[in-house]
Formats: sequence, structure tokens, C-alpha cells
Amino acid sequence: MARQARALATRQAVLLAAAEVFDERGYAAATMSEILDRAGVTKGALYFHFRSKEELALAVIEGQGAWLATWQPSSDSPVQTLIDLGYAFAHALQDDPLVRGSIRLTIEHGSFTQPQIAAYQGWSDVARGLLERARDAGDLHPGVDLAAAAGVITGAVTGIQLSSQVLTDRRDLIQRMADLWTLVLPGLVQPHALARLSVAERVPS
Amino acid sequence: MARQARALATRQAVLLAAAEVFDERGYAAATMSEILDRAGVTKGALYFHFRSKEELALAVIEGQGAWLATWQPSSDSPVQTLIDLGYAFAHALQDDPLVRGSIRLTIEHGSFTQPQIAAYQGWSDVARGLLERARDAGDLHPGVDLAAAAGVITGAVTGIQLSSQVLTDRRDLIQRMADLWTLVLPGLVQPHALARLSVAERVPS
DNA sequence: GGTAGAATACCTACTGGACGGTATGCGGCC
DNA sequence: GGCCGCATACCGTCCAGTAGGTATTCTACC
Repeated sequence: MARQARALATRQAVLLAAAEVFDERGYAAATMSEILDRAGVTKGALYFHFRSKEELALAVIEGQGAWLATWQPSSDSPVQTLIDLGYAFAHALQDDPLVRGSIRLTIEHGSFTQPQIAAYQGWSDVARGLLERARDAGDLHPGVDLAAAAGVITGAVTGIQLSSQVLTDRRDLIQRMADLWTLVLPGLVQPHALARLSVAERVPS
Repeated sequence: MARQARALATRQAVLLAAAEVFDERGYAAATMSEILDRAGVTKGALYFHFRSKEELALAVIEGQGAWLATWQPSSDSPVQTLIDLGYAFAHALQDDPLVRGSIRLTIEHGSFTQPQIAAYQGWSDVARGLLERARDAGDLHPGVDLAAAAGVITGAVTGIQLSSQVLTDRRDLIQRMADLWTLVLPGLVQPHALARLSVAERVPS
């Protein structure tokens, strides 16, 4: 077990370094050498754990699903949960290198096509599920197309995150999320439900 | 003039081929050889017109500003103009290789940082200007933060376009734009103005 | 209106370097 | 002493960019 622990540590170091470099440079511009340097690992070690650059990238992308899997709904109303999820994700984007790298690789379509689709679908499905629960609770406007709304919200979060990254290195991401909800919620939820929601971030005390 | 005509033709051929390759592969993964092949031009010709790969990419990015510059407002209400602009842009993304390549390079931050910021700002400014006119016309809800709304709309369009590209190669982009406006407009414009807007695409007869 | 010569526009062949990936060797824990 | 986990050295490929020559077209003068 002890020697497996060492192996796991280097594997994690490689994964973290790869996520950072992929986040900063993108897949094609990222070089194995830089990943090696940053991980403090040699080529042999890396290629022992990952058979190719692409396999390494896929492992980084996995980090996104892992984050979403560990996320716990905030037990409130479904719409509030969706809002909170957005903020939690925003903070992960600001702080968690693995999530950052994963998102950049997801957004950068090209070399590998399948996992990106899965990632987008994953987010859209989560949003859709929450919206369904909200509709069943009578919180939404009657005519709302759930699939369409889920798609728009997923896409909008993607784009807002991107523009925030380009313009302010994600410093104003939280504010932009609040702006999004302010603009979108009136078209989604009924006034009585809107009154119970907190659009701004609810900091866990 | 005649010599300029020939030169201009090869320059355009290079620009078009570059936009296509950048669109398909991204900046780093795009190779000059592929651009040369597709343009049917030799290296010497290309490097006569563009001094480096980066300069070529910048020229492609310019295409976006050029498109926006040639665009003519549809003389309606400001909000309707904004909606129409979205659809016009969507069609350009589906059909115009230069716009496609330009957008991909804009979204792909990294190597060159300045022009992307300018591009985002350009779109945001246009949206902001139209929203200001809409507010002055009394179409918007009183408390709307114009800058925030413009930023959200710009970002949302960016993201929707991206997810549509990844999921369906932009085939459902028009539909997603309609979904966006359906969701966003109620939080933006007052009911009396909303009634006069056509959210779905207005095909010019 | 024909021609010299000067730009302009383009072509071919090449280079140095970096990149992803591999072959092989070796130390240390079981 | 065997195998897991890594280290080192190396390889073939490909890439952006350049050097230097050649063709094409414009300008100017007769």
C-alpha cells in the first residue's frame, strides 16, 4: 500500500499540473515538458500513468464530472438550488485548478468530441431535473419549455464564465452570475416564488 | 490597380483558408501547411502578405469587427433591433467562414489577449447602446441595470452559440436564440413593449 | 506605344528547434 | 529476486519561419 500511495501522489501531481497548463494554454499549445516541469516529475513517470497526451486530457476533463458528482444540493427550493449551484460552480472555477482545466478543455472542441457533449449534457440534465421539480412545485410560469430553459441557462453560464474570464480573469464572475439570474428569473418563475428566492449569493454562515 | 487585384485575390484566399482552418482546429493546432494547401498558395506568397501566423490570426479576428461594421440596424424599436442582430449574427456564424474563424479565435483566449477584449467590448457596447435607446423610449423595466444586462446578453449569446456548436454543429442555433429571448425578455422589457416584439426570427420577405 | 528598370508579388528549398512518444535501464519495497 | 514505479537518453516528425531567386506588373521616358 505504501508504494501505491507514492504512485497515487505522483499521479495526482501530474493531473494537477496538466489541468493548470491546459487551463492556461489550451490543449494544443500545452506541452508535455511544461506539465512535467510543473509536476516535478519525469517523462517516464508521466507516461507510466498516462499513455498519451490525449489520455491525460481526458482524465482532466473527468474532473468536471467528479466535481458535479460530489456536489450536494442545498435542500431548498429547486430554483434556489439551481442558483446556488451556479455560485458554487463559479467559486470552483475561481479556485479549483482541476475544474478550470476541465472547463477549458470542454469548451475547446476539436481533437476529442465525445466527452464535451457528455459534459454539456450532464449540466443540462441537472438543470432540467431541477426545473422539473420546480414546475411540479408550481413555481414556474405555466408555459415554460423546460428543455429549452435548461439549455439556455447552461449555455448562458458557459458564456458568462467565458467573457468574465477574458475580461477580468473571472474576478467579476459572481457579479455576472447575479446579473444573469436577475435578468432570467422573471421569465422563469412566478412572482410568488420569485419573492422567496435570494438572487444574490447566499454565503453559508 | 491590376497588380493590386491579383494581390488582393491571393490575400483574400489566404484569409479565407486561414479562417476555415482556425475555425476547425483552433489557433495552436492549425498549421500553416494546411492553410497553404487550402488556399492554393505557396509559403512565399502567404508570408509576403502576413509576416507571421499571429498576424494572420489577428487579420482573421478583424473579420468580426468588419461584419459588425457593415451590419445595418433594422430600423425598428431598439429591442427588436437587438433581437434581429442576434439572428443576423447567428446566420453569419452558420454561413460565413470568416465570422466563424474570427469567433473561434476570439473565444480562444491565450496567445494574444488584446483583440479579444476589444471584440467582447464591441459587442457589449452595441447591446448597451440599443438598451439605452430602449430605456429612453420607455420600453424597459425601470430598475434594469443596462451595463449588466448588456454583459449578460453578450455572454449568453456567446455561450449559446458555443453549446450549439458542440452539440449540433450550430444546426439548432436559431432555435436556441429564440429560447434565449423568450426567457430573457420578460425580465427586461415592460409588457406593453413586449407585446410589440417578435421573438422568433423575422424572415425578410 | 515600346521598352528599361524598378517595384511588387510570388516560388522553392531549406533550417533549426521543439514536440510527443519510446526503449531501456535501475532502484527499492514485498 | 521480482515487479512496481520511475529515470534517462534518444528518435523521427513536423512546424514556423527565412533566404534568395524569379516572375509579373507598374512607371517613366522616348
